[in-house]
Amino acid sequence: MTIDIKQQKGEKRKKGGGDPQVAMPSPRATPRGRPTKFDGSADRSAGILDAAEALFAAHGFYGVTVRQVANEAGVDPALLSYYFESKRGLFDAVFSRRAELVNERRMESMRRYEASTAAMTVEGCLTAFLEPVLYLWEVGGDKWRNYLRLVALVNSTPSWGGTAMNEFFDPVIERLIELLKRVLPEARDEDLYWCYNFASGALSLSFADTGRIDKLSGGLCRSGDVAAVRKRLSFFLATGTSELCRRLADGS
Amino acid sequence: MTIDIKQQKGEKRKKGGGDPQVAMPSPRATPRGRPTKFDGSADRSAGILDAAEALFAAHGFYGVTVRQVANEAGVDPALLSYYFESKRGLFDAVFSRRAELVNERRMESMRRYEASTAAMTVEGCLTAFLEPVLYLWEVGGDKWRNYLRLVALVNSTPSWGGTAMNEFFDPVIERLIELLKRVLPEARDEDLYWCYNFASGALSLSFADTGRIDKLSGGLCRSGDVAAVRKRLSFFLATGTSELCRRLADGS
DNA sequence: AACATATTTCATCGACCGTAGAAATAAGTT
DNA sequence: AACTTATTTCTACGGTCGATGAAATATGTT
Repeated sequence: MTIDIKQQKGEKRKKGGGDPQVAMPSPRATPRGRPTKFDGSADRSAGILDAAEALFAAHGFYGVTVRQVANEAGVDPALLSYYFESKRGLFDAVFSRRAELVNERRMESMRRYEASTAAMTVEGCLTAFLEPVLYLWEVGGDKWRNYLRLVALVNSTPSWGGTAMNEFFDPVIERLIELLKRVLPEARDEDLYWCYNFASGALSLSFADTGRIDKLSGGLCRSGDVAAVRKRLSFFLATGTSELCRRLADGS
Repeated sequence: MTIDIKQQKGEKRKKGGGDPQVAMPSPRATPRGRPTKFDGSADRSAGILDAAEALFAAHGFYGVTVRQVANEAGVDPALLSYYFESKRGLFDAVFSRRAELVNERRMESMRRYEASTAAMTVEGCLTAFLEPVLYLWEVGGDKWRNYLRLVALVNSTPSWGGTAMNEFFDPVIERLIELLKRVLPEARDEDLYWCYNFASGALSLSFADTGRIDKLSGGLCRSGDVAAVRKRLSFFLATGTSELCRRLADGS
């Protein structure tokens, strides 16, 4: 869950036999070693995570090399191993870094909605569930755009997307289902799960930001248009969910 | 569009200097050269496409190596270059192989629906659009499952998913939008495009078959359950679409 | 029979992959 | 001042990648 890397790794340096070399007067182009305290490079690992986030979101895990990430972050490739052990460790760190915040915001949003409203609605529940991520999508800047795109990509990846997504995000989804059950007491569980699945797909494709709708609509719609999605998605999903659950309420 | 590979490639064989070697009496383990007419290996390229389809659908373009594909298909890796020029060429061939049939079926389905019904409905249009792929998903066997999963993956891939998807599938989608416009004459174009986008995401995640809903629902729902999707998806999307378009019909 | 052609395996190329080890360098500690 | 530790670049390794060229072999053509 949490990133517990950054343990020391320099237990070498024994065997320091003399081996005198000629003095090289020219200073190194890029000096190695521990950085000076106030050179502005506060936290390199965050920069690595940002670069990896953007690249993984755009090309997927296998479509990115550690050298690309290092290059984008402006560090040596070996530094990624130092901080994150392996490429997979880097990916996991990227994925989990912002997950907790997303979950907290969503939980808090649903808690507040539940507490503040006497008569909850399906659309209200879905809005409470969606608004936090739409907000981060809108005002979170490029980093949050990249992260949400990455989550969308993982969400629709068969092989190893499943475990990571379930591990991190299932509790929040269960909370949503719980709310929906109270608004739609006659709804069957399986219908709610299916409706959530449809909703998840619609949201994922929104975050994916593929640019497809731009071409399809001849420029009328823009792929990353948060306001357009916000105006439509909750309502769209809410009517679909409530009508479907009502219709299928009594047996097959 | 069509696959026009398979042009001859063997214009070598000059410079046949003697270089006499000792006769090797043992027959080759796997003999090379042109296959005998009736040895059952009718069309190797189809087998390669099948193997590539399954692997690309499961792991994406970069997550698959040509050696894996060759191994799965039981052929030498060099044969992939022979038939498809490059790895990218192989992928394009996989993607386009079944696209035309899908488009024909969908077009025919919508044409028939339009001709047979006096009063079209939103759900009817969506069913006409969705049923052909749901049918292929259901009875098409593993190959079609793999192909639809691949399309779903490409559909939600930002970088180079866009062009391929638009090129192949936009005409059918425009046809659907055209039908929907007749059923919902008051609907604004942008709302219809957004609704399609949501629908596309929901359908993609269904095809992706990630197994997420299985775990989330505790086994109540199964990810590749065509009947469950068929029973719900059209209705879900239809109510969402019609209600949303009605609500937003008069300006922002 | 001689020749051209299509299909396949084999051998291998140069490039790049992820990663590890060692050296370098500054900060912290005693 | 001496020693330890954290962070960084450098070098390079063994492996794998996609792709190519040549040889092998059966078919088709003349």
